[in-house]
Amino acid sequence: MLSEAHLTEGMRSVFVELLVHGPLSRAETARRLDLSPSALTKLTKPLLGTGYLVHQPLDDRGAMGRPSQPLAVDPGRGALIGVKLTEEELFAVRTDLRAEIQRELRRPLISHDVEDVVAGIGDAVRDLTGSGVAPAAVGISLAGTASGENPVVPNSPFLGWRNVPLADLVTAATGVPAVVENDVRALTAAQQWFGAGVGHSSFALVTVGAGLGCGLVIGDRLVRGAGRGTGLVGHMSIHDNGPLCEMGHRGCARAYASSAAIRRAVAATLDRPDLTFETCMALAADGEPVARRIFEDAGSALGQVVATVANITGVELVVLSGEAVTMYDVCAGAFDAALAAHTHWTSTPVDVVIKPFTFSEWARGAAVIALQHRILAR
Amino acid sequence: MLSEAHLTEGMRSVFVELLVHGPLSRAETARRLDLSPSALTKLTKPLLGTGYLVHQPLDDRGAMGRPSQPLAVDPGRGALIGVKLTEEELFAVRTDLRAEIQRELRRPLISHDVEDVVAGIGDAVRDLTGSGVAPAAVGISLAGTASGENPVVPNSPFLGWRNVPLADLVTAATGVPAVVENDVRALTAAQQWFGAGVGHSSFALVTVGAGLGCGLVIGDRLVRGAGRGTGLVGHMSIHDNGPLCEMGHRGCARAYASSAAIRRAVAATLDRPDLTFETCMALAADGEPVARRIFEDAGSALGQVVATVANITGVELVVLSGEAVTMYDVCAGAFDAALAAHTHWTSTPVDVVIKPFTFSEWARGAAVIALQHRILAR
DNA sequence: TCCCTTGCTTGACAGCGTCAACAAAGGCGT
DNA sequence: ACGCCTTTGTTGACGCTGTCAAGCAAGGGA
Repeated sequence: MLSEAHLTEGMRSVFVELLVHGPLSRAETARRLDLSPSALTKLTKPLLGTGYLVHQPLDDRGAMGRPSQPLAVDPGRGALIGVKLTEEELFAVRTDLRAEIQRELRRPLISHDVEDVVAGIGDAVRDLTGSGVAPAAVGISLAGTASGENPVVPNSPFLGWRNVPLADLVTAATGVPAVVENDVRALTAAQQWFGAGVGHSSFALVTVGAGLGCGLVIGDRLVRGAGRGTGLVGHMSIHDNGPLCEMGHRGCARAYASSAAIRRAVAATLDRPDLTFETCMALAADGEPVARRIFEDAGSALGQVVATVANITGVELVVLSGEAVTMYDVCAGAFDAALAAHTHWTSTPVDVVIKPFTFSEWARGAAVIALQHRILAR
Repeated sequence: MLSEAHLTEGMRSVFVELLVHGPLSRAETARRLDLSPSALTKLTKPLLGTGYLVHQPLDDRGAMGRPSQPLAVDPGRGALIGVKLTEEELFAVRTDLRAEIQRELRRPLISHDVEDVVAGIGDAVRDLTGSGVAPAAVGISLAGTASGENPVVPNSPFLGWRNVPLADLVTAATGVPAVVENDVRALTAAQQWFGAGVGHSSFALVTVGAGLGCGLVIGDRLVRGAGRGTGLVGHMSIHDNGPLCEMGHRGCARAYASSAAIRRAVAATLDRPDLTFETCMALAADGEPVARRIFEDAGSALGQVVATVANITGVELVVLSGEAVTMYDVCAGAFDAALAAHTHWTSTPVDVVIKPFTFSEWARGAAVIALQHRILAR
């Protein structure tokens, strides 16, 4: 997909604009991209020919002049596969061109051996493809220092990998171009093109879950950093005398706001080691004072993290997501207070959007990375 | 300057490459910009014709093949003016095209009335120009929310301004295109093109002085944010039980590391209200224990700020500058320790460069903003 | 009915880059 | 000294990608 049709720079920009900003008339697209109307006619013609673009019903918007003819990307014209690797499992989704999930699967990892993981990914790609159209690309996301610009995974602590050329191995095993990317960055890319980031040239994504993460889009570009990781907010120090995290930091963000830390704290204080994160949250929602305080501390820590990110980067929007975002419901007050208190006084308040999260979002993010790679890589 | 010669996109990139990366042969420039050698011949011809580029002596580098013919920007072919506004004074410099300062002046502001300030800037421009060649642009930098993309200063607390179209007023008064920009960002731009940032696609500049500031370059672009300011690290919280800043924040970075806070702390503790920042530093250098501890606390705070910026943005380099950078000499240990302690454990250490600073650097930064605006504005 | 507004298309043309061929200018080996 | 090799720089033919100007298409409103 998108391979046979030699995409020029201009066609690329038109395709992306229509993919991300939905059906638009030629005239409107021309205005947005600062092109002449005639350029649009010429650029869209081959894309309509190959079927990547389709006409929409005439937009009879009661305005003056000739009705416009909206164009849209045909999302079914191609498919992507996204894979998220965790320590124990592999999650994979097959999506259309707008990253809507069509099928998904979830399997344990047999081992952490590179060959086994590559074989597992190959099987998943095959099973998700079935007799359907071959996917245009495979995106693989994992925690760690991977970057879509580099086929090699430099370092993955949870898999015990160093300098594994995972993208090339998967490409060889499946015959489909593959990319690897850090998982939070992949999620950020999904928000950028198909989520809350649409229409914002700069925003941050902050995730709460087993750890804290942060992805950045600045000036319409996903920030990847150069070797050093980006968005490493997990161990940001919050208080001098707080709980310890696994690395021995006292009062760092992760020790307050990760789901594991919250669960541990509630379970230990109430002396009920069997509590899950969800039951802890239910307790807090019911007004149990210990749970309530612990969640409020977590909310405060999260608010400070968000404010610090916004102060430094100047983003206009922060998207809050991750497995444990639901905690916002029981600590909104503390979060908002900390956010306001730590937002720089000369600055306007930053917009915060809470984004519900299911685990397949991780794999969907990987699919978006595959899509961006396929379209934007020169 | 650069106005008569209609600069095309390609010529612009060649000009900037040669301006920033010094004399380069056509072949080398072509390789760096990913252009063909023939393109370079064609792009440089008009620039050599107008005198903006000049040939350098043949580079007889004992290698094989025809000796290369280095090209360089003639820095004297144009001039820029940079103005830094403070609450009481106006500093202005005249520079060449490589932002080397040729003349400078320093005058009190008569008042904070917009007309008086504009007239003062106009006089400075006239006096710095003299009978020489007219400057290509005027850059004006000040603390506050100004941005080079906007001729209007939205808000300047120290001048009591709101929505003052300063750039347009100065353009009208002088007949020279003018730009306004936040002062830290201007300094960052100067480092990007002519300082420690050369060769780095991403870096941060952290300033220490009356306050703390931070400028960012990510992906070769100066980060300007969208309405909300960037690099607002001054009130980042460091300790729960620290000194108070003027805004009433307990233990924020500014309360530890601004030159005023350090001076106040040393003077109060030693009960010597007449001490200047410089004498405080001399005391610390001599081993006076109170001064020493206060400077070490400042160094720790600064290290934590730098680490936090590096963790979030992933920059490979942090440039440390500002009126009070010299403090590094007496708190290097504490700074380095805090930097290491707060750098995320999965990350490689960030490079830190200490950049000596004189007050005219502020105005020089403004000149670079003028230069960038003149060259890059479409 | 005519005109006005807006959207879309077409063909002529201009700008900017590559490609291929070649000239220039030195080092190196025989 | 001579040719050969390597690298740099130049030139002209060509192709691609956009704009411009002109015109057609398709409605609404007086």
